[in-house]
Formats: sequence, structure tokens, C-alpha cells
Amino acid sequence: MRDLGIETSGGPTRQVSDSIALGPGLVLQGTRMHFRRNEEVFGEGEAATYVYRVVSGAVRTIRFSSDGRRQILNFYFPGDIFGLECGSKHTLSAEAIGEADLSLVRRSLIDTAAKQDASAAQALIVLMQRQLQTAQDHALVLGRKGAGERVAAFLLQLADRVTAQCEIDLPMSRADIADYLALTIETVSRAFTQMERDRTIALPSSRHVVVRDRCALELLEAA
Amino acid sequence: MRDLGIETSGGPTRQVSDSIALGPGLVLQGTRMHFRRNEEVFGEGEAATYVYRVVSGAVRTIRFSSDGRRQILNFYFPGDIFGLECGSKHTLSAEAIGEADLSLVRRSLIDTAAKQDASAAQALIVLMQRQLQTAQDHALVLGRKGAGERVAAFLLQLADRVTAQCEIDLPMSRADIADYLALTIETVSRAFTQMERDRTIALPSSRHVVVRDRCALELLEAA
DNA sequence: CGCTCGATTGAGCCGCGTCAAAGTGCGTGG
DNA sequence: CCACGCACTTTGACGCGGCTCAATCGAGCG
Repeated sequence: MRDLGIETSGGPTRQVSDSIALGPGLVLQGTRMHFRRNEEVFGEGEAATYVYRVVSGAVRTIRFSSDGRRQILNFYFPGDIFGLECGSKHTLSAEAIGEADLSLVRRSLIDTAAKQDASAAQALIVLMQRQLQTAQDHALVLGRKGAGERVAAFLLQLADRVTAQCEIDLPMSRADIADYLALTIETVSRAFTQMERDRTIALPSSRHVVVRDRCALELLEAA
Repeated sequence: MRDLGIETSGGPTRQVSDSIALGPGLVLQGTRMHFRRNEEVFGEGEAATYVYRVVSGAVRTIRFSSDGRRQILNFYFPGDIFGLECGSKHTLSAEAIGEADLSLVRRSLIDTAAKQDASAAQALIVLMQRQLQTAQDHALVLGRKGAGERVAAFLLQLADRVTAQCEIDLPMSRADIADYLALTIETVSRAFTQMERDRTIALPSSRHVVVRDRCALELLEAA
């Protein structure tokens, strides 16, 4: 893991105080850090010292299968919390997709808070439950959907997380989408092209998607 | 959900007191219940009133995709705890695979215990973490492995959970295995047959697997 | 003995991966 | 400002792995 720059003040990355809301009335002080494009936040096997909250940008969590192929397990966007998905050691790695600002809180602080405040512990459990739910949804997509349906599900999922419900700015590349959906970049690209042909979406640029017919997309997902 | 038979004493199913260890020195009283083959333990959308521990037999958790295809998310064996994977409502259903004895504990009791005892809350979080880890492993298998590798991974996973490291009694049908691995029964069957031809396993009967060459199995899984 | 349900085996097909070649956008340097 | 290079995306041709459909087999049970 790169130097977190918390003990060493005055590093090149600006450090702004930030906070993570854990429970009602319980807010933990965090340290803000900047990560560059494709920079690793933490790696598989490392000690899980911090929990992270996305302030700006986006983060992907990765695991590699034994033959070296990459599987993206989840994407995290501003407001999302990640890094608590494991015990003492990380079982996956996390990378900034583009330039990203994260807020860090020591796990030890969180554990202490959870011990003293039942509502904090409850909030932690709810966070874990949401993560588990997401992982199971993902398994369902990977197990039971075809290529077009996977891409449709992905777009709908993003659309629900974004303010402008029908304009999606993709922070990630086709390769990232492919590795998340367990497809190839070619298949993802073809799915986008097909949807554009069907007037379901518009693609003003490869990273900008306009949902023109949400119903058609939902129909596609269900297929 | 079927009548839990807890308020109504003297039902047809025998009720034996049992317990669930939540933390060091913290054990919750549970009620033992018997479930028949393919009987539903709880259903998607129902209120999540209980947490369950497998005493004997095996349980599968299920979700259906929008087109009606079944995905098995996990199998639970004696000692395993399930039913805490969601908030107030179940987002999946659970069924007994064969005859099964389960120990039930009210969630309200667990929540109370977690509020009063920090180590209990910690134990809950560890349980959730393990579930999350399992779900992510599953996603990796579904996303990145071929048919033979999936079946190999499945057998190795079972072998590690069973006392006799190389003799596996499968409580579930080929259909269950197929729906867990997101394959068809035919493909699962062919994978078994292939492994038998390669002398990697022996199949004295369709539900009984003998691992003859664990290394070959591990090699297959990694493929 | 014959029925039924689950498992196995075979033949053929189709969706997605693989390989290869353009096409596009953007930053860099002349 | 334009030329170039690089990374990313798109598009096409083709092959293969796993799904579909169908028949057979085997075990448990009335």
C-alpha cells in the first residue's frame, strides 16, 4: 500500500479533514486523501487498517482468479463506504478509477465506537447487509443473465445511483465494465451499439450514455 | 411461511430446546424444528423474524431472476448459521434440501444481545463478513470459471467442509448443483463423468463422491 | 413387475469469446 | 495550429463451449 501520508504531514497530497457518519449522532473524524487514476487504495492480503468513504471520483474492488483473470466485484461512487468487507486482512484490492478523493477512518476507531455505541454497531451491520445484498444481486446477474441483459442491468443500476436519472457519465472504461459483468470488451461494445440501434440509449460519446427508453432497458434486463 | 409452531405447542413437529453461540460466553436459547424435504424455511419478501442454525441436514438459499430461472446462492450444513443476510425483510428464500433439523432464534433477541454485549455485536459482524466473503467467492466462480472448473471448485469447497476429507455425500441433486453453479444438469453430469474417466474422482453412486486425486481437482479448479 | 423420478449420454445449435483490423479522441511536441 | 502517437473503442469473421432437445438408463417403491 502506498504511504498513507497521515503521520507524515506536508506530503504532496492535500489533506483536508473529513468525516464519516456511522450512526445517528455518531460521526467519526476522517482524513481526506487524493488518489490518482488507477492508483491502488489497498491490495489483497494487506492488513485492513482503514475504512474508506468516496468523496469524489469512483473506486473499483478487484479480485483475480487463479488463472490471472480480473473480476471487478463492485464500483463505489461518492458517498459510498468500502473497505469493511473483510476481517483483519483484505481479501480483495481497491483502485481509484479516475482521480478520486477518499475519506479514511481507522478501523480501530470504528471498532471502539461500535463497542461503546450500540447504534453504531447496528449501522455497521446495516452497511454489511447492504454489501451482501449487492454481492448476491451481482451473483444473480453473472449466473442467470445473457450479455445484453447484463449490460442493461448495469446501466439501470448506474442510473439509479446518479442524480440525473437518464444521463449517465461512465467513469470507467469498457474493460472495467467487461470485467465487472464477466464479459469481453467486444461483447460489451456490441451490446451498447445494439441498444443505440434500437433507440434504447444514445451514445454522444463512449463515456456518456443517455437513456432514451427506460422501459425498453428494463425489458431487456428481465429477458 | 409455514406455521413455526412456537406459540402453538403440541404440533406434529418435535420441538427440542437448542442454542446458538453468538459470542464468547454468550449463548442464545433456540427452538429446534424439523423441516421436511424441499420444505420452505422462509420466503422472499417475508418479515425476517428468526435467525437459523443447521443442526442436521442441509439448506439452500434461493433467488429467482426476472425470467423465472432459479439461482441457488448458498448451501448451509450442520453448524452453519443463516437468515441474517438481510434487513427487516428476507430478500431470498430458504428451503430444506433433505430432512433437516434447524435451531431458531428470534432476531429481536439477537438485536438485544448485540446492544448489550459488544462482543456479541462483533460476532455478528464477523458472521456477516464471512457471508460476504462467500458471496464474493461465488461471484468469482460464476464470472471467471468454465464448467469443469466450477464443478471442481464446488467439490473442493464441500470436501473442506466435511469431516471425511475425501468422501463426500451430496445431500443435493444435480439440479441443485446446476442452479448453484449456473450450469445445466447435463453439463454438471458430463463434468462428473469426465472426472471419473480421468480417475480424479470415483462415483460409487450419483450422490456419493470419492476424491481420488485432490491435486488434479485443484489443478482443474485453477484452469 | 412396472412406474416414476433423477441421472446419463448423444446430436446439433447458438451465443459469446478469440483474433484481427479499423476507427476515434486526446495529449504531446514540433 | 497541426502532426503524430497512444490508448480506447468499434466492427467483422470465425470457432468453441455449454445449452437445447431427445432418448436411454438406473434406482427406489408400490
